[in-house]
This record gives sequence, structure tokens and C-alpha cells, in this order.
Amino acid sequence: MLNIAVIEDNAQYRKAITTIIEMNGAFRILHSMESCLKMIAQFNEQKPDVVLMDINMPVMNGIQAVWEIKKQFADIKILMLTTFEDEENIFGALRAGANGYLLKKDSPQKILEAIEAVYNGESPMNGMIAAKVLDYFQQTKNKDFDDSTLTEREKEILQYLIKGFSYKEIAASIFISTETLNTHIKNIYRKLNVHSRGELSAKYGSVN
Amino acid sequence: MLNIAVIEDNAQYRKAITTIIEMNGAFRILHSMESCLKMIAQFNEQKPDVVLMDINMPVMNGIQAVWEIKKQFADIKILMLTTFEDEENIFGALRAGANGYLLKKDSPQKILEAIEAVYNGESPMNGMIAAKVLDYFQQTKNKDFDDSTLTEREKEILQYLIKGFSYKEIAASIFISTETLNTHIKNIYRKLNVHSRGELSAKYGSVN
DNA sequence: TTCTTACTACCATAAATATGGTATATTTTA
DNA sequence: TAAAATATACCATATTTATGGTAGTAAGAA
Repeated sequence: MLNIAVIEDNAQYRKAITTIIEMNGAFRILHSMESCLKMIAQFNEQKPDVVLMDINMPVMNGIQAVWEIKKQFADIKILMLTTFEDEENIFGALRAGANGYLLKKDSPQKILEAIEAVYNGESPMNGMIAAKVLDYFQQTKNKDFDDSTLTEREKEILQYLIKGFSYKEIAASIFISTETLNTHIKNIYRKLNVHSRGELSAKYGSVN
Repeated sequence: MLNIAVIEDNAQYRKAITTIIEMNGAFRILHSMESCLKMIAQFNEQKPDVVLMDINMPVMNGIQAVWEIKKQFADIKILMLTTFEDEENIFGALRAGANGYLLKKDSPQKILEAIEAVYNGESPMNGMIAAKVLDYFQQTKNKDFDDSTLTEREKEILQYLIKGFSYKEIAASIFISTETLNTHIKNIYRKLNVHSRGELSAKYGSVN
């Protein structure tokens, strides 16, 4: 029998998810909370095995809550259960120590399987979330790739970019207008699938 | 109708997996190979939508094969399908551009779902594999950068900066306001005598 | 105790970057 | 030759980043 805690500010969804969980004979709802306020106190009373956690919540957000829980109860498994719109918080939650990441729209069956899985040390992940995570590693769009997809001009500009020159400096260096440079950079970003200089430097900067 | 290629040196497993796939009306086995030798040539003839790839293979291993495929056919989705013992190669495969990662012992149903999922841009991952990947992000490995003048907090933030995360993401990750983050970054810039992220990455990014 | 350092937070604003267009001339390639 | 790719340029705008302030709190040192 696995003891589950649900922390979710949306009353309706909290009701739905606890009902689904309770219908499964192997799980028991130990806590059902709308905020993280008395979370630690309650966990000290009765410690759950798995916590289902939303990210966007008032008072203390889900990421911070993950951090607090992991600090005091390292063995509690935490399954993030949130919307795709919170995607910018994915890495924050993972760094804080979340053990899995599903979307609220995932099927009840998936969620129930995931509860079992996190408890067993796995990290169930929604496929779209995982795609974001894998993007971080993919250097495919990296060097050898740019050699084939980037034009000579684009490669030239890439060099300037990863060396930290400003658009003005680059444009002046290669005698084109900043608007033209903008166009080139748009194309580079599209081809390499990045959306900021930071990403660019992180992925291509260490190469040289 | 999705066109599938299977590259797997173990004849028995290759037979099994192709049979499973062929039983599904939505998929068709386009290629079934025991090595990567004539892979590119065959793909030039008939390009598959999804490739199922083993890691440990003679001649050219799976990671290198992923690399080659992605270089020439960026839109082909690659699903790694291998044993847990090959775990040390997970990151190699992901860096090379693999789009999903299942274990051979995963159920046929899971594998069929995963084929559909990678084709749709998701990254299906086995829970145990995902756990390894998430380990990378957990705050345990806090390699300090040692720039003696920076405070611990500043060094921490520097790490995020050179990894290409946006201010929003960083602030959310370490639970401070973006204004506070701004203050920290101002101080980092002053201490390191840089004036943009580009410079920062150029000077400190490759160390990492 | 007082002073300093570190961390936090907010205000304000200029500069730079990111992203969506459209468009033209030239060169390459099918 | 027609089509595609390349390089150029401009418009417009939203977002992010960079830089200047001020300021409170907590921990530690002088």
C-alpha cells in the first residue's frame, strides 16, 4: 500500500486526481492539500511515499516545495503533475530534485503507473517534457551539423557570436547592415534550433 | 503509414521486433539491417520515418550511426532500443541526437506507442533511463568554478549563465526575484569585467 | 558595538536581442 | 532555363539584457 500526498491548489483537479488514486486498491491518499503551508508539519506526522505536486501555486510554489521536501525527507518521491504551460519551470523542478514529470492531461492510467514507477526509483516523464530535456543534451545541432546546414556567411557570423561580439561590432566587422545581420542570425537560430545567445554559447561555444 | 527501419545485430531480437511492428497496421518495416554498413545508401533509396537502433553493434556502433543519420537526414527520428547494461552510452546517444530511449525489455505496446510518439516530436523514455538523465540536473554536482573573487551565490549563478538559461529560468531555479538576480549579475559582471553574456561565455564558458 | 560582506529586493531606463514579416539581386543547381 | 539557395536590406515590435540607483536584513569580523 503506497501512501500518497496530493498538493494542488485547483480544488476541482485535486478532487479528480484523489478520486482516481483512491479507486486504485494499491494506493491510499494520505494528504490532500491546496497549498504547501502545513506540508512539512503534516509530513512529520505521517510521511507519504509519493507526492504529486503542481508547480503553479500561491504562497510557496511547487519548485520551492520540492526543495523543502527533499531537504527534510530525501526518500520521498516527488512526481510533478502540471500543465505544459509551466514548461519554463521544468529545469527548475528537476534541479530541485523532482523524480518524474507528467502533464495533467496525461491519462489516469499513465499517472497511476507513474506513481508506482517513481516509487521504484524510475523517472516517468511525459514525452513532450522529455523532448525539452533531451534538447539540452543534443549537440547534434552542433558543430558537424552546422558545417552542413549553415552557409559560409552564417558560419562566419556564428564565430563572432560565440566570441561575444555585439551585433553592432559584428555588422561593422563584416560590412553589412545590422538588419542584414539580424536576418542571418534569425536563420542561424532556426537552423541550430536555439533561441538566445546564451543557448548558442552553451552549445557551440566550448567547441572553440 | 509510418516507415520503420530496424538496425539490430541480434538476429533473434531483430526478428521479434520486426514481427511486432508488422503486426501493427499503421507501421511498415522499410529496412531491417544487422549493421550500419549500407545504412546511408539504403536510406538514400528509401527514407524511413523512424529508426529503431541498438547501441552495441559491430563495425559501426549505434551512437556513431545516430550521428551519421542525423547529419544527413535531420528529420528522421531515432529511437534507441537497447539494454540497460549500455547505460554508460545514454548520454552519448542523446548528444548524438537520439529522440527517444527504450529498453528492449519494455513491452511491445510501449515500443509501438513510442514509435508513434517520436514521430510526433515527443521523446519517449524508459523510466530508468530517464532517472539517469535527471541525475544530471540534480544539484549534487555543483562544480565550483573558483573565481576567488566571486561569492558562492555568484559562482552558482555564473554556472547557470554559461549554460545558457534565461534570467527567468535562473531566478525560478534558485528562488530569488529577477531583480535580485539582476543585482547578482551586475556584481558578477563588475568583478569579471565583462559587459554581456556573450563575453561571459567566451571567457568562462569553455572551462566548463 | 560598529563595520563590512553577502544576499535579498525594487525602481527605472537604455541598449541589445529575438522574431515576425517582405523584398531584391546574384549565384548555384537541377 | 527555371527553380532554389544565398546574401543583402528594411520594417516593426516584443522581450531580454545591461546598468544605474537605493535599501533592508543577517552573519561575521574588527
